[in-house]
Amino acid sequence: MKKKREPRFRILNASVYLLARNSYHSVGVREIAEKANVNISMISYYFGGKSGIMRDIVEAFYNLYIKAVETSILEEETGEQSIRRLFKNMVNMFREYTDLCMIGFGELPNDVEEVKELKKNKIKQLNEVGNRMSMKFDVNMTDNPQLAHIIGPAMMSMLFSHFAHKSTIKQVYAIEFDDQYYNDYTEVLSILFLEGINGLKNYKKV
Amino acid sequence: MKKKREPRFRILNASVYLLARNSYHSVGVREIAEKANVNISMISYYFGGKSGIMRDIVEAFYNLYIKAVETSILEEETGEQSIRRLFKNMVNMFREYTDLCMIGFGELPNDVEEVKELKKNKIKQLNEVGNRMSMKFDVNMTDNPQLAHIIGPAMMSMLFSHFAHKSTIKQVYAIEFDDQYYNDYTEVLSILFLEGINGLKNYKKV
Amino acid sequence: MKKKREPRFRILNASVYLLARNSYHSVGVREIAEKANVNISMISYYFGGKSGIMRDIVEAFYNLYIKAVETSILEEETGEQSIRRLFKNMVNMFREYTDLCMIGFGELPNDVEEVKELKKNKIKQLNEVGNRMSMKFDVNMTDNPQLAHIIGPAMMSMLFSHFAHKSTIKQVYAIEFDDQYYNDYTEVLSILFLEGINGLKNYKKV
Amino acid sequence: MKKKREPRFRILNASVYLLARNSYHSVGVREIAEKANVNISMISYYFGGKSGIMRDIVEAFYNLYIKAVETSILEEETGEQSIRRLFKNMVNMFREYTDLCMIGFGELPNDVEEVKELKKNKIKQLNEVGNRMSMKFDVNMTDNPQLAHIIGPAMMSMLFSHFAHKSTIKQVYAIEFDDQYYNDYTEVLSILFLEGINGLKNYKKV
DNA sequence: AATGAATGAGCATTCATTCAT
DNA sequence: TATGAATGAATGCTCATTCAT
Repeated sequence: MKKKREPRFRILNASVYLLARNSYHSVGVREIAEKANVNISMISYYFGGKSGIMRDIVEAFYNLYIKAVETSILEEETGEQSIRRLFKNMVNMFREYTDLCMIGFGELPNDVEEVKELKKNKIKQLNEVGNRMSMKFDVNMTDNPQLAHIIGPAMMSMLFSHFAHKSTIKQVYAIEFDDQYYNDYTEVLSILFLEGINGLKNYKKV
Repeated sequence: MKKKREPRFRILNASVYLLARNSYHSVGVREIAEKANVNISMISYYFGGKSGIMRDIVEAFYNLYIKAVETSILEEETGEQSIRRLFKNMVNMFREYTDLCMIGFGELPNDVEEVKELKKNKIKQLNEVGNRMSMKFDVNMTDNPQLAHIIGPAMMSMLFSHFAHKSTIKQVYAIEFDDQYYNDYTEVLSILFLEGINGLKNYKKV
Repeated sequence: MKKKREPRFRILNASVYLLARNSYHSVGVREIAEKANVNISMISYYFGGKSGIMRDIVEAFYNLYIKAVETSILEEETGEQSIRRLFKNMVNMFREYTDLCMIGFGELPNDVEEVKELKKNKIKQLNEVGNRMSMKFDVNMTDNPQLAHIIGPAMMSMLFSHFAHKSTIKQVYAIEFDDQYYNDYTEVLSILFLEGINGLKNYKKV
Repeated sequence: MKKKREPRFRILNASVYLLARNSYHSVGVREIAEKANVNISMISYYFGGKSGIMRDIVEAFYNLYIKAVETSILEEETGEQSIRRLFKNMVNMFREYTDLCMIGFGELPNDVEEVKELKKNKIKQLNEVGNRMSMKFDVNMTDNPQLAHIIGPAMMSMLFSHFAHKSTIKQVYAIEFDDQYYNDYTEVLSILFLEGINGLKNYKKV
């Protein structure tokens, strides 16, 4: 096992771990370099500076995110099927890349100046994919266009809420967060959301 | 006669504004002092240090939050009535104190060491009130105790999602966020959630 | 018992206590004010600033010091008698005003800019008195004028050394520092010094 | 090619110069850095903070001090020979490292919190060596154990007094402080002390 | 005579980054 | 590639002092 391979990778790994737990500005390059077992100046060398790490992380996060949504939509499937697949994909992504998602969902839009633009572009992409998903539902969005931007974020926030509060929840309840739990989790939220959406079918602006 | 509008108050105001848009560690005391039109040393004078500001903010946020939940529960009302009242209260709170809530919901649990303990205590309080609310519903929580800690955070995150993404949404859609909009918003999410919850009544762990 | 009497006095008292144990620049006006149970701004009010306290202290110290030397010299007495009286006076002064003397002997000559001049003047006065004392001895100072400025400081430093190291000594030895001890102390140093001086009578520069 | 004369060394040098003339808390890191021609942050880099400089200085001082005493004691020599050698060693040390000794002798025991412990330990070491020296004399220390801790500090203070008051003395007398002067100085104090000690041989507590 | 809020300069320290090697 | 010394700006905080009351 060589220690010396892939310092770039080690920096990213360490950064994801640290930035998931602390805000960008509270994590120093020294801390990252130390955790990554790498010389400080390697960060500038590989990423052109601290914000370069964030750029890579944000990019990676949104690529995953967009792909998770995109691969949920199959032409021939119903809205419910798509939503169920989406929820499954999202939960898998949250589980496998919890730290990365913590950063992606948690970071304030303007906190890292150098990444603002990238973030905006990625969100635009995401939006387009999201719209294709929403068209699967015959909820009356023509009369109520706002439903899209209410429901979309609501859904994602809902799905992620557990992971955001995981450490807190763990302190209160004594629960094993295993496959069984997350199957349950996915199922409960799927029902909650699909039944909810269903109730909105005939919604008319008051 | 100098302008005498309570520097302490001005510091808090400026801090809430700034901290809602940037993370704690990216906002400096100089920035706060400047925005508050106050001498830097007043921050230590009134708050004992930068973290003292955060302490007051976190305290204020949770007091509002807890009160909003508490006042939603009326003995004689049904679960649905309570939820509708809660959603109304929460949306009102989010609208009136958007910045404060951005901080309260957004701040990472460990980012400000000195406030961790306070946060934990407040969340404990909140949990107790939340439990009283959840008992209004005849969803089968005995067989599925996890429903409580899935649905609770999910609901709150859902409700707040709009405010978290408001600035982003505004850039995409051209919408007036007025009373009308938020009545709608509250109604849509109430339906979504209540219908969703309803669908879970007969949920059995797989 | 009125708390309010003599804030000026209380400030001085607190300052002497604190400045004997810590250097001028490490003791803050807040600390002094607190210990003196006095409002901070009283320090400027009564002393015109922090350095004003030092000025009073230095003045008081040298007045005591000079007087102690002056009153040791009696026309009709021999050198030995004068030295014995001087040692007694000095030890009494050190005992009664240990803190004040710690400041007076310990403070670096340039540490408090505003008091440098005063200090210099007082030392000049002291020197003159010292010279009158040294003339009582028939040590050959004509051939060896340097003896005066070697022996003078040596004597005083010797006398004070115990008080400077008192706290340290106390930690090592378990000794009661009472009247008996200081009678002894005075006697030992008197012998040491007088016998020593005696040995120098026939000293010739090599 | 920049000037590369070991910033660490330059910092120490500048610090010794400044701290010999002003108290620890009145000398700022900016002042030190400027005099050392070094960037401010180098102080933390090399010494871990301002107090780290003091730590090194105190350590260096006591090592010199202890060595000077230790090397004065030769098994086969008499007490007088040892004292004469000690005085010579001490005066040499004072001359060569006047600033360092000013700090070592002048600094209040508690002024730099972070160095208190180190100081205490070094003094303990010194004490042990000092005891070995004092055993060379047949002064009646059994009946008068206090003689040790009276005479020890008295001797050292006496020896150092000239250096402590050097700048003051220079203003009063017009003297060249050359080798000749210090040979004289050492001789005078050796006589003063040895004759003094001699007079104490038959001393009995009163 | 006394208060305590307010000031602005100064403190030691840490930051991300760059440089010569 | 990789190092670690070095930089200069920025950090949060504390200082002695002043001012209106």
